[in-house]
Amino acid sequence: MRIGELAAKAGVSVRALRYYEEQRLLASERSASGQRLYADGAVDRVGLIQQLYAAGLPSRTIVELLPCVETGEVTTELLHRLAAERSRIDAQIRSLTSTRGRLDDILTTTATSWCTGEPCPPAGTTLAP
Amino acid sequence: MRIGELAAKAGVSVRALRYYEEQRLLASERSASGQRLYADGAVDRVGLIQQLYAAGLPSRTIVELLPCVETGEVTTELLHRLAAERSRIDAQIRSLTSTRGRLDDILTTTATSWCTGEPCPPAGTTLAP
DNA sequence: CTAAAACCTGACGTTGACGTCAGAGGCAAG
DNA sequence: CTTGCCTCTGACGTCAACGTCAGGTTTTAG
Repeated sequence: MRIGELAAKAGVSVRALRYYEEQRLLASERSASGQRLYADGAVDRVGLIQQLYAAGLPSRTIVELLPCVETGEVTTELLHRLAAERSRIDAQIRSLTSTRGRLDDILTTTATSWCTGEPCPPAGTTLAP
Repeated sequence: MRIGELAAKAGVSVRALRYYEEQRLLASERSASGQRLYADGAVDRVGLIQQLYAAGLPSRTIVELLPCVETGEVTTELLHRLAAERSRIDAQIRSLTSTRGRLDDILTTTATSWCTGEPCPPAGTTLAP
């Protein structure tokens, strides 16, 4: 498949795919005329890249971890990198959970009053705690 | 307290505090000579700002949500904003949890072998899946 | 065959949360 | 009083992950 099709299937921009190649996250064959050609597996790989980006990992880290995440093959230093990133992600999950709880507090304390028989206030209303 | 002390207590840079003021996230009194003066509560407020930044909210969103997060007072549109951000954070937690699981898979499959009596391989070793 | 659509490289633009530097003024200690 | 640290404003620098544009080639549809 060519780059446009991969972009559509993976849900990213063409520019992003070229950028991934530049960062050595994603390789491509080339046709005789120089156009990029991808195998079907590239869709999953792009998905994985997106997932790692979403976890806050920069390209540099992803390019180091990608081969072992895909193949399971790993060196001992890489294991430490993996463990470090894992704990980073874990901390971020705890932080986000805490933040979500804080928002939930506000949402529930204001929302419960409407569920206890009071009418839903009109738009633009200011509500006290 | 002056800006340097607040920065130290809150664990952020002086530049960050001035930036927060520029973004109207953090107000300050001024001394006769123009120096910023903060109350003790500013430490917590900065912590809250940091937490919201860590959750991926941009300044524009934080400045809208901050008053209601602090006071609990809220308008109906703001409630929708809060709910939207909550679901965004929730989705991010799920994504991170999935990513963490993926890293865990690699870590456990390689680490368990060491716990089953095999010697720990030397640094620089490449391990098969 | 031709026009539209897709692709190429190269290069500059964008955004957010600050870092950093310049030049000038303020404040407590000796 | 002056030395050394803190603070001020203003302005430019940074970094990552792309967006966007220019100018040219390739592929596809009719």
